[in-house]
This record gives sequence, C-alpha cells and structure tokens, in this order.
Amino acid sequence: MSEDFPQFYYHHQPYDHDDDQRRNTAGSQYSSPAHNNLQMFDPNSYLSFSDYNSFSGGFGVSPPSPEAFTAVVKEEQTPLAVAGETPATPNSSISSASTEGNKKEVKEVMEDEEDQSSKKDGKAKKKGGKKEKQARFAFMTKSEVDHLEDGYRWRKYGQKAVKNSPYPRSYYRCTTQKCPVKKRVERSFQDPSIVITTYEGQHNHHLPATLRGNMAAGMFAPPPEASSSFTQELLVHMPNLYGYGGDGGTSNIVYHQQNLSSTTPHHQQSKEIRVKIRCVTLVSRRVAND
DNA sequence: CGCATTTGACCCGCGC
DNA sequence: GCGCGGGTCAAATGCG
Repeated sequence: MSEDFPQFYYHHQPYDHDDDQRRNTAGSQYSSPAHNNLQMFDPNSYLSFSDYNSFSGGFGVSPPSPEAFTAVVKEEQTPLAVAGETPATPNSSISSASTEGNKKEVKEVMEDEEDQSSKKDGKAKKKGGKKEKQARFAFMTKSEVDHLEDGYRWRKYGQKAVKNSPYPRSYYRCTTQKCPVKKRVERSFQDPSIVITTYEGQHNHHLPATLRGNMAAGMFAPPPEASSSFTQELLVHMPNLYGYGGDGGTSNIVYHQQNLSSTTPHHQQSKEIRVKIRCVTLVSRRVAND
C-alpha cells in the first residue's frame, strides 16, 4: 500500500530536486513521465488504495503545476460507517503544522472498505479473526513531524519497515477505552517531508478534554489564530464531504489547487485556511449536486 | 509507579 | 506448500 500513496501525490512539488533524485533511486519502479502535471497520476497504481473508478471518473480537474493543493476522494461509506454514529468525531484527522507551522499542503482520501483494498485489510485480522471492516481515511501532510497532533491520544503499538521505503510505518491505537480507532503513520519515500496518515475506524468518544479543547475535531490543525472558525467550517462540511448521512451511492473525487506559497508567511496563514475551506465547500456542493 | 515506546516474535493472507 | 509482507502482540525498557 505504501506504494500507492506516493503515486497519488506524485509531483506535488515539481521543483523539488531532492525529490527527483529519490525517484531515480529508491522509487525507480514508480518513475513516470516527468511532467509537473497530476494528470500523470496513474490511477491504476492507486487502485489498491482507493476506488479506481472514483479517480477515473472525477479526475477532470488537473492543474498544470500545482504548488499546493488539496485532493479529496469521496467514496461510498462502508455499512459500518453509515450505520455508525454521525461524525461528531469523524474518522478524519488533523494535519498539524507542528510547532513551526510548516505544513504546506494536505491531501485527503476517503477509502472505501468495500473496494479491492479490503483484501489487504484482511491481513489485519488477528488470531480471533473477528476484525471487521473499518472505514479508513488517509491523508498526506507536509510536515516535519511524524506523529501529527490531532487532538486524540494515541499509543504506539508497532512499527514496521516499509517495503521500498527507508522510512518505517508506525501503528497507533487510540488510548481511549473501547475506542477501536487505529492509525498508521508513514513517511513518503519520494518526499520525506510528506507524512501519510491513515485512520481506521471511528472514534466512539469525544476528544480528550485535556488536549487543547476540541480544536482538533476537524481534519486539519489550523494555525492558532484561525483554529476555531476553521474547524467549525470543516465540521459543517464534513458530512457532505465524506458522505456521512448522504446517499452514499456516488463516487466522487474533487481536486483543487491553489498557488499557495510553500513558505506561507504567518500573516497569510488565515488566507490559506480560507482557501481550504473554500475547497471543502466546493466539494460539498459537488457532492450535493451528484 | 504508571504509562508510553521499542522491538523481536508471531499470526495471517496472498501470490507463486 | 512455502515464502513474503503487513499487521499485531507482548515483554522489556524508558520516562515523567
């Protein structure tokens, strides 16, 4: 699976020479036409991660040279997710800008457990073999820290080396009792500045009160000055965005880009947040229209 | 002392 | 059937 993620955001940073070098070495088998265009993205490689049809059907927007963008894939909700609670605590997460606010971009993917990727999930079955399908939600964040703060408390229970990647994958479980949520965190081998976080399951509890209130209930960790409104906006849009409460019958992908500075000045962060909110709004409308 | 992390062993599914 | 790789367990260790 780890092979799929880098493919997804391939060339997100077209001017990163270091990245090119890495592709020529460790990621040789993933080499693709060197155009700074996400159209070069190969959905086939992504298939195991998310529904291929979602991409082929919805990848109509293709920015020529993304400096920063957000991509969202919305797919059918799993029966489990639909039957579950409303996303008071959606299985989404935050890509924290860490202490320095160095987050540059966030990409999200909603993963449907009913697609082919569930095959791999089967491996997660433990001795009991009772593991059920869990909704999964993955996103990529440009961050220097591996474990992004998302408001929940996590306990690391494993770490494995990732094939074709020098970076290990870490496994975390929510420390809250009876909370089934897990997450995997790994770093892209193509761009080590990218952290790939995959959430599995939905929290059956609220955010721990000890952690900066509930500012992290959304998907991203906004800069402090914008945290409140930003999170609220996201929470408002999340249901449509990920099909919670929706018809769940449409596959969708929305791609969005903005020419955000990679070194966003502090005073422009709120602007960036607004851009993202707009993006989410756009997604919501689109889903609604479908 | 309690909790989190580390890490090697183990389990399981899949491909050959 | 076997090997590989992903995921999890659990004892040891670290840390506040």
